[in-house]
Amino acid sequence: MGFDENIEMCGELVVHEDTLENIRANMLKDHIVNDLAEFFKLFGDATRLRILYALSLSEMCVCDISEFLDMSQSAVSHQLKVLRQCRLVKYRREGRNVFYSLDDEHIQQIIHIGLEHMNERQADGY
Amino acid sequence: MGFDENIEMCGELVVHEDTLENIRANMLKDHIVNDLAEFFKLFGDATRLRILYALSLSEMCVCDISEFLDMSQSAVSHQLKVLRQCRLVKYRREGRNVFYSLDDEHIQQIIHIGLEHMNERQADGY
DNA sequence: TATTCATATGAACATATATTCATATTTTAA
DNA sequence: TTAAAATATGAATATATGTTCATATGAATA
Repeated sequence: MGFDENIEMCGELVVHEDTLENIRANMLKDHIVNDLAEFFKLFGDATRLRILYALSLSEMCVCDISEFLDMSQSAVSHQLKVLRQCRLVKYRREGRNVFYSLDDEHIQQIIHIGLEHMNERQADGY
Repeated sequence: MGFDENIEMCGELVVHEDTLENIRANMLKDHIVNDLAEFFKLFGDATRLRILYALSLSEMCVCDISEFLDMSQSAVSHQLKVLRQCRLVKYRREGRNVFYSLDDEHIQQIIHIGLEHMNERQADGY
């Protein structure tokens, strides 16, 4: 393993070749990391996070969400489109309304752990 | 509750006032949503996600990370700074090297659930 | 069928953000 | 104390992204 490979780094030899070997062997594949980053990116915007949290409380039509967030219907629809495409939310049509809800349990779980993390870091009343 | 308030929406009346009441009552406070979005934003970039995942396998010095990612030391340092500031990683100095590691369990948990979600959505070999 | 309501979407714009480049800081070795 | 190595950081740039505006689509009602 890495025997006699003088890998260049910082102009010199790698600091911890054994660590690198281990990590290279156990690292996620590129396309998985990329997909996962795209997935998490969706949680990284306050508007979308509000939508997701609200949907964890109840399904809502676009109209309701737009009213709740006090944002334009267009802005909301654009965000819902992204959330839909990445399977964070699902929807059903009922007459003129389209009702959105969370796609599965994972979404709430992730938000919950995030809140937990912040709780433990800062005694800030979360 | 909402008695006789003709709230305007879509040019007309709100579709589901009761739903909105419920959600408004149970919604996270603005500053929490904002902090949480900032937190999740850090998972939403492939470079940072690679760093976080690698650190879940082993602590690493900047040099190692830079070599592993095949990225400039500067780019890595900039990302580590952000991860540090938001308490996703901690670090210790050892001579000339600075070793980074995950701050706590939540980070791995979140990544794990994310992977799980993707696994269940797509039979794609994650 | 014509109109209205709810939602979706393309283009444009303004802002946010990741990386690079140059350089500063800190620690060790000479 | 000088030089070199590892890391950090400010400014600049290029790209990504969220919202707006105008408009399209699809369903219900007159």
